[in-house]
Amino acid sequence: MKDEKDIIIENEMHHEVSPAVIKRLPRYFRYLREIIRMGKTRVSSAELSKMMNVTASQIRQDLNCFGGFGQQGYGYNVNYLYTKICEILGVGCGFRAAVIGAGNLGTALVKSPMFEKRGVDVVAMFDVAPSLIGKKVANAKIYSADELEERLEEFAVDIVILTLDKEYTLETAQRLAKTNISGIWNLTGIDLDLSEHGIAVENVHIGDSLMTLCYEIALNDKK
Amino acid sequence: MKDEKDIIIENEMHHEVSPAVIKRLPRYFRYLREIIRMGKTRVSSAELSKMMNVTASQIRQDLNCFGGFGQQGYGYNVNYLYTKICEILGVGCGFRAAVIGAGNLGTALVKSPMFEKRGVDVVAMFDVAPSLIGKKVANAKIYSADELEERLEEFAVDIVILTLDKEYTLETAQRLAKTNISGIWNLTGIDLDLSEHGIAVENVHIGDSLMTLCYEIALNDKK
DNA sequence: TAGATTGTTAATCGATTAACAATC
DNA sequence: TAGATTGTTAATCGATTAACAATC
Repeated sequence: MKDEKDIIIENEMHHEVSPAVIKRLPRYFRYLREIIRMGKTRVSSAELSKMMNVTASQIRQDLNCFGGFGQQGYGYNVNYLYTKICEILGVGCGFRAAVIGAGNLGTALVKSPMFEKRGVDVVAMFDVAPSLIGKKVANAKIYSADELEERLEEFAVDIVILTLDKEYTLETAQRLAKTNISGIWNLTGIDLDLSEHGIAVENVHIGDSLMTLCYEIALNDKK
Repeated sequence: MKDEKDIIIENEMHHEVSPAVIKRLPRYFRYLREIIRMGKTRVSSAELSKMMNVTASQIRQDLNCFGGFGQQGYGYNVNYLYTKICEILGVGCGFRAAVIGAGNLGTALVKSPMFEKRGVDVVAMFDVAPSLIGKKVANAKIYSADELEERLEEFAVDIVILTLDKEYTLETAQRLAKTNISGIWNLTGIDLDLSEHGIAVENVHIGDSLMTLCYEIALNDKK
């Protein structure tokens, strides 16, 4: 039989981590990599706070959402902390990705070190242009979009990355809804919601940050 | 001589708009375009809230940071509201942009309708590869990076977009710090801060949203 | 042990939502 | 006028910061 303490501990294990904290995790990931690259093995919340330009309090609060990764009087072991952050973010889950749309954007992403850094393996690309089919970008071969469903199955793809023209977003999403993929990284600019199909979607609006820049500039000009 | 009421009003005109609101503005911009495209001329905060999946209260609060754009009993005139949002975001300021790095990413962006939609004019590109110099992408001619400073001056560039390899980010930033540009849209992944030089910077970390997607997927897998 | 720094609680701050009077 | 919907104030909620006891 459980006593009250057990129940409290159990609840704490399952408590939802706030979106604000989750959105900061990739930033910790980036800075920890940098600290490792610098050869540091130990870091305190005070040091990290100075580097990242946030409060030490916030860092300790954030990290404690997932467990006590530090040690009083010492700080945080950089490698251990990095390992933990990686675990939380699914780096090392060996996620397999496929890119739909082998245009400039898709090609740029696949050629970049972005995926490798995050432990994501790009196993295939898809396009409709006959001139592209059969070619390779980095390690990923380009297949005809006609073969989408069977190839996603064949390669056991977890994540689909959408870099095609926005007008094909919805029909592609409908096809993807029926597949076994776990998530979509959607760069088309057309918002998708496939939560009903158990597929996580991240809708990226890269232009939004260009607009906030324009806002800042316009504001500075006014002053 | 000013009485107290004047002072209050004046302060209200200048009160800082919260970052949370500013980050939502581009989203209003996108949805209003969509509503215009649909041919609607009038929209209430209730309708808009349903479309955007936020509360009507938030919409009214957000818009009121910038002035009373609506009318009681009627709602908002879509075209007027869109015009106002555009004004706030500097669309129509006729900002002139140049892209440094004519690789796949830079090319993808310049070919996309992103800039035109936001009233930003891409007037030039820069690269170090001799094979690219002199070519054109959309309306933008590619110049040698050696000519950076004089060309930015010549074209009266407001915004520089960085799509070059991260290892050249810092040296490029140092050169840009001495120019007359107003802002940098930085897609290199290396954070910049040129506030001391009066240059607004928007550092984009596109990979961060891929990581939050991986977090969600890893979370779903655990459940 | 003494010093340092975490983990955690409590206080503050800011952002969101609810409610309603103003008004078109 | 009556109905609708804003603009705005007040209440709630969540996130950040400060403080300090726990502990390495």
